[in-house]
Amino acid sequence: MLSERRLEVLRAIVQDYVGTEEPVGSKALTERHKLGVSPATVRNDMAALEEEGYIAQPHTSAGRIPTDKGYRLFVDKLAAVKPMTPPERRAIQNFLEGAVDLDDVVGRTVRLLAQLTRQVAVVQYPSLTRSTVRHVELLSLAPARVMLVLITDTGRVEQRMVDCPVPFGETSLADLRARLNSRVAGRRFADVPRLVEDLPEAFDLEDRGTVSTVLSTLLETLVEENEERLMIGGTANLTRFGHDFPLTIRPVLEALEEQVVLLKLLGEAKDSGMTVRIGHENAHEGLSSTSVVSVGYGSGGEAVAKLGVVGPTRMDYPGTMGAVRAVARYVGQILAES
Amino acid sequence: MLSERRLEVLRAIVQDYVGTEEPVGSKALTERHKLGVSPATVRNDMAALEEEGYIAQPHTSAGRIPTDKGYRLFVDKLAAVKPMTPPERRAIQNFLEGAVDLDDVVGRTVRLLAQLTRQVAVVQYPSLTRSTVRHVELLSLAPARVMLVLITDTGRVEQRMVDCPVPFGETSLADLRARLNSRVAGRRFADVPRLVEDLPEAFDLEDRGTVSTVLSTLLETLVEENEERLMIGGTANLTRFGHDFPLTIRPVLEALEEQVVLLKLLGEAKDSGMTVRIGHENAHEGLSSTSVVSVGYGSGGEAVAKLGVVGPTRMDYPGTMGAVRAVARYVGQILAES
DNA sequence: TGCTGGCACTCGGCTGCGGTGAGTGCCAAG
DNA sequence: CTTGGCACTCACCGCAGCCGAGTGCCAGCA
Repeated sequence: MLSERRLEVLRAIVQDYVGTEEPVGSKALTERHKLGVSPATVRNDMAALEEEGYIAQPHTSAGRIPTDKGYRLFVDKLAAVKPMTPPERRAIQNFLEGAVDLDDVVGRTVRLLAQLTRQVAVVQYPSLTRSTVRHVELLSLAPARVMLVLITDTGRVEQRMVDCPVPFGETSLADLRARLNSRVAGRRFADVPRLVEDLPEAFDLEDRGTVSTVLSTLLETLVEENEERLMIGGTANLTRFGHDFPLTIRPVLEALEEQVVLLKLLGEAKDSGMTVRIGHENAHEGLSSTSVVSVGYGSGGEAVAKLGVVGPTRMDYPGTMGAVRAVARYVGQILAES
Repeated sequence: MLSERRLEVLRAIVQDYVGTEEPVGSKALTERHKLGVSPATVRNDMAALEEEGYIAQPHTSAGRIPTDKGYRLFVDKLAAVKPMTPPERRAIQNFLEGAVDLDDVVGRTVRLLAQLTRQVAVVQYPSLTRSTVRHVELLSLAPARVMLVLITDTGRVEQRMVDCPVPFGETSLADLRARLNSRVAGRRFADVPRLVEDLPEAFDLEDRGTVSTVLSTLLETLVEENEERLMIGGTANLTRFGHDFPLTIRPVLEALEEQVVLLKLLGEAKDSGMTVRIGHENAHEGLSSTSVVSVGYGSGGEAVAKLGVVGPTRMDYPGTMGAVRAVARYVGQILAES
């Protein structure tokens, strides 16, 4: 068990290192923080912290830097989420208001988050399966061609082309549209498969095939992992990393380009509350020297998707967490209004 | 006027420099290319080319590298677009087929282009104003709240919320929907403003305000500069630039994040045919050491949007141009089918 | 037992220096 | 106009030496 002061030393090391980006030594620590003890004592504490694996030296005769484990302890025990200041809150709200559609909301959110945290921002679109059906529209584009449009209560719109096995009349189409909507409108997408199961049976034999085709397209659209989308931004902030970085930045950019990787990353995070994954805690190799701070957001109580930032393990955790949480909250509000 | 051989020397310099990324000297040139003359002669030619501003030396006693002007001459006079090989064509087609919607098409295109050229790819969504109206849908979400959905023949879907001044009945809504579609369906979006001008007059006085509100939202959606969207990818390829790069890569990433900048960039390109902008020819400062190869694409004869790549001025122009052209062609096909 | 000042030691980073070689410009001869 | 020869330039590389921040250890003190 670490003494109170040693924890304090760890906190000081994290704070200084995050600020200066340079290994911090015992002397500098005592000067910048009122620890009330001499450098020699701090050195002893540092040795103990290193023994426990919370800090490390890049090389002998250099200062210490926190390890992933050190950051973990810092985040869990030593740091409090830093709330946004009122002006910041107002700025967030102003920035997000005036979005004309969901793409705009997500786009603005990404930019906002990237700017606030000066890191790479990732925002997931509201998941279809966790949203509620606002409307299902069917449009006849050609005798045997139907366009299926899904609209969620979060403003997300998905469309699919359906090639029908046989031509489908306008009246049948209107019929299907009406029946479909009366069953699913206002219900959760996750329940849709169950709700439309027996729908083909209500139709004439000749239309039944077409109805099934339409429905199966609908269901395919809802398959998780296909329906997830996201937007990223602030990649230019990666250049602030280290100065060594072709090597550092490359794998990160590559990982960020892989939507699958990012979706998995966000998927691994807790559904409620904030999640911080530090360094090697991230399964993906390219992200092993980055930390991911993510949180769910939603129009009501429940999260419909996640958002977060990706940055160096050496990041300002309290500030980042504060920004991420605040943005998530406001996005939720905006979505609820639309 | 430059002699035939001097042009040949310039071509050789460009090719070698693009290949090796290192300044090329007179001896190496004669060895790698059958110019039929001695290094000394090549030196004279180089001096002449430098005099004319086509090449430059990074420092005395180093080889030459092409200047922007040199690349310009190379692209205009010395290089032929390199056609894709049949296997490559097949790969492109395979990769693009199976896209389920427009987002998917654009997403696949970006990834494909980035992979083929090993550079940053930029793909603009089909412009609304240059597309044709497939359908306009109006949905009543609340008594005084309407959702407007625009669907283009290229598969693009835009939606907007409209808050009506007074509640709007279902029948009036159906009426508006029918009138609207009969006027604009199959017409070009650019003509829509003219076509709906007098539409409010067909309605009762009490609905007229609402109809106007809906229409003005519709028109706002079509305002150019707001309606343009794009997707980028392959930013990880930027790390292949130079090794000096925090400085090099930073402004490029920043420029790429600014959709406005990119849209302007693409907007400046010719509407038909391929456009190559080299180095300082790009107005934007951050992109002054990059080249942009872009081309319009469309489902029919006319371009509905543009796509292209951004890379170092030191790029393989013939290959890049070939890839860009081929991809644009196939995307056009895919869009025409949907 | 824990804190402190003192001290020798380590080692990465900076600086200065000469050698090396690719590449150049110029010139006189073919 | 081309070519071989030649002197010159200068970036790059490796090496040696210095500097200083930072460490670990130890003996003394509360």
